[in-house]
Amino acid sequence: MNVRTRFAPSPTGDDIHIGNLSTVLKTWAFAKKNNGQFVLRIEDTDQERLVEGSEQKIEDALKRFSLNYDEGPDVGGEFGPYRQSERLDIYKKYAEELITKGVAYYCFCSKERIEELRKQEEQKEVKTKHLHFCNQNNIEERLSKKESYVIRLKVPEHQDITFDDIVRGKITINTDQIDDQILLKSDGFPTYHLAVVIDDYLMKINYITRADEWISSTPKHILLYQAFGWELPVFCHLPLLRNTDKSKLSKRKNAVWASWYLEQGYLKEAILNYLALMGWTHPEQKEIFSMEEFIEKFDLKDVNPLGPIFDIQKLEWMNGEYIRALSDQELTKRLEEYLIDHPSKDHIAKLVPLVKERIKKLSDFIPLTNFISQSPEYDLNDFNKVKVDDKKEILEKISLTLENIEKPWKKENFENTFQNLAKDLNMGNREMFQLIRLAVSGQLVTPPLFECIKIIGEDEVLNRVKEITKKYPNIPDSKG
RNA sequence: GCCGCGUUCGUCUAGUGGCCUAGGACAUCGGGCUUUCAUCCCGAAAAUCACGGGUUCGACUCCCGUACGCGGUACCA
Repeated sequence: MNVRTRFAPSPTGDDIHIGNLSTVLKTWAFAKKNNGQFVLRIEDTDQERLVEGSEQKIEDALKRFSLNYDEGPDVGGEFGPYRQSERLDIYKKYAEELITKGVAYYCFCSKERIEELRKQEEQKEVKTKHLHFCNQNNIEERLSKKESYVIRLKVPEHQDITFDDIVRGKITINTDQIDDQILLKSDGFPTYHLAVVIDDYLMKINYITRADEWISSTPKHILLYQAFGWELPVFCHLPLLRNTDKSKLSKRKNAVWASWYLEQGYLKEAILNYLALMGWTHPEQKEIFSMEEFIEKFDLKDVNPLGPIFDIQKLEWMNGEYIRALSDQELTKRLEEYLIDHPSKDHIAKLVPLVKERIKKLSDFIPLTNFISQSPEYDLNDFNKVKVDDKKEILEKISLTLENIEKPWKKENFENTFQNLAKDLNMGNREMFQLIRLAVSGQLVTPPLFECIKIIGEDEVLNRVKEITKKYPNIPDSKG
């Protein structure tokens, strides 16, 4: 069987939700694994929640993560259009067909009337099926008068609907849990339930992958497939990502937009790799693997049904692993793309070998290397952390020594000279070099000292050391 | 409320009846390397497998119940 999967987002957010990305990744990988197709369909049926530009952002995000789709709004395919707002007549036709078949009906009740009925029902404490199934007289006349109506599915009573979910196995839900669903809204748009079934059928989607919040809706879809006499697809409900408090991952408690992670300097490969591990384990328990390998090893049936908590610490570790695995050239390229307009931009190539093992995200490059191209800000507290007396005097000696070293400075000579100075001053090498580091960078932690000094340049380094020697100890004792 | 799904170290997880006195990874802590930090290497601590009953010679693994968590219950998806 030719496997066809789809990602069917609603363009109602600022971007792709990271939880969605996790679902898309698995949906995409499953199609690729089976040499099938992965389809992007835009479910823009809620006119009120529509967000301008959202669709474009979703497509951009898929592109940025290299999750390419075979068919979609702007990519060819024989089953289009792939935007539901452009298929309204199709849904209407099928909804009317259901009426003809007697499994759906027109409902002219207003929202207020429905509320009323619902209250009455609660008071009676008796569940009457087909609550909305009323006023079925003079349908033709009311339709021609263009009265407002919806089309509802006539959900049968007391019927167990069972389906076999790839991840969870058999799930049974009784139809008494389901109201007569609206299929076609009064604005002429379909609801999700109608549109998703019709489109999945017409687009020959045979593996329905989606987040597990859809489990309780699945019987509604099955009812529709049965009413039309269509073959059922395979259902696969993937676990929902959670906040630390276990609630479903939400923007109030977490960064949820996929682009945010990219903006923070996480690599797309690392994000995808981490997401792959949410609910799935590599058969050899490998943590780091390529997308190619993921496609090869992944199977929907191996997904764990438990909703995992999104742990940014592990993502960060993994991102560091990916950064270190990059060639210097490639890392340079990534940093240049990432750090547009950054003052140290010209030095990136030279700095890469020095910072590669020190950064976990691309953004970490900035605080680590700012001092290269910008005058340092000094903090007396930092100087106080160097355990040695008479710092002013030592700084003066350092300054003098620096002036007398033969230019261009050579690493071995530079280090020998200051090791000797440390000996003369009866202090440790550690303290000596920390003091130089502070004088040059204003920081206790930097990439390798001498290499940084070479990038900054002898003259500038000398200037900085002289300056701070003059000022010391009259510098602020705490950074803003 | 009703319905559904879930429950192994703080977190992601391995585990499909004996190999489990429960393994790995992140995080944490200690040590080594290092003129700083990091990388790297070594080590430690960390789960009475939610709880209670069964089934079985034997259960983390199968069954039932309870608790807890999450999700659904819209003219939202």
